[in-house]
Amino acid sequence: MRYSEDHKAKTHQRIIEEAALRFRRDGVGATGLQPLMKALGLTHGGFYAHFKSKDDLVENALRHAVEELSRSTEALAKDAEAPLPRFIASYLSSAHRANPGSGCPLPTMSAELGQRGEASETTDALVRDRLALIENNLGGDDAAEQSVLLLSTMVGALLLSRSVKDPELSDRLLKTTRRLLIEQTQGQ
Amino acid sequence: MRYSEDHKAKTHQRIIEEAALRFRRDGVGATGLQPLMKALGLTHGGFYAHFKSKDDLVENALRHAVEELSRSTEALAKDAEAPLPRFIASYLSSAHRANPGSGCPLPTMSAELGQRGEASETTDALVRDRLALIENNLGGDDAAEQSVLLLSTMVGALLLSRSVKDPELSDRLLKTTRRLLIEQTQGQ
DNA sequence: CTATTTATATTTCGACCATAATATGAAACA
DNA sequence: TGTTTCATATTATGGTCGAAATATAAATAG
Repeated sequence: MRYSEDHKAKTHQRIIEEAALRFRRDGVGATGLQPLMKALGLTHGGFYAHFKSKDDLVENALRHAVEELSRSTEALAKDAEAPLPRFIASYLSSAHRANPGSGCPLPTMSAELGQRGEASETTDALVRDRLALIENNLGGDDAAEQSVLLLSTMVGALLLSRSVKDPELSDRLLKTTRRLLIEQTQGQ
Repeated sequence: MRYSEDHKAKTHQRIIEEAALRFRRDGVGATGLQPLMKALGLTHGGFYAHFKSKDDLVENALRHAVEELSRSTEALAKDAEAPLPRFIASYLSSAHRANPGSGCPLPTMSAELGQRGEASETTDALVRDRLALIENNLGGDDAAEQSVLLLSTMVGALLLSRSVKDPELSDRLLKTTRRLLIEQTQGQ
């Protein structure tokens, strides 16, 4: 059967987007292809017309998430008054904590990808991209070093705040880190 | 020949220790019970004589890892000259990066445990324990806040350094963070 | 008796494939 | 020219496969 010209491309993209959401929210291993396709109103059989394997999808979904994230922050970096504090506030926001599926892949996926041994270059690209973003908006001659510190802190704080059970502890992790980091980078 | 009195208890403990290793190294979901038991020279059927479910084992293994970690660092906190820099150096060492199976569960397991919805109190206990350890060895009236920042940074840096593919980038993440944090806490 | 093994039940996973379905472009027809 | 039919290329269906997962229960060895 022949469908509209871009039908397959659209389906392809829908799979990627749903996967990018689920991989970040639930984890790669915990995301089955069958439920994934079903969620899109499709059956599992057609999956391999779009991707040659699950790993192939993982790579595509991760890349999609990275591009999505890059776009959303580059606007912020150009327009905002104090880009860095705004970036920090956004990264360490309750909204970001509550919505891993649409957020940064690093706290949710990087451990698993590393363990799987399928650590692709895409993770490296994301890390480098985030480091560059921070460094470019950071003053001082030690900007490169400070950016490493800053990124590590943000990723760690978000990860921990999502992992603990007690909401009070979670808030403490998130908000304390946010406040201290923003104070550190005031005006930048 | 009867089984020795504590035979079952010893097997029980061996399962926990092997699980604590594998859960941290490979992830909880990626660790099958069958391979786990086989690695101990046992068959998988007997597993349920020791634990009522895999989740039960996860809880036990995590608790074991936490206690193990607590013991190894409380010695350091008492004896060492400058406990905090030593703790940081150890946490952000190449050895710790290379051996997730015997290290801190937070960078390897916390994301997955959070995603599984089985975030037990044990994760909270570990976080609180690490925070207390740092805070007790940290001067200043903002020790509580600084400890949150410090722990987040260490967890994030170790996670990222394990997740990237490029060894040079990995080293940069690990060593830069280590140096800066140690400088910050010199003499404490 | 107790601890473990062996055997089995039940799902679910990724992966593959033959087949069905159908929109589009071309051809045939009025 | 305008309409209808047909052939083709493309996409999704749904079943199935082997492997591996968690979990039980019966049999066996210590």
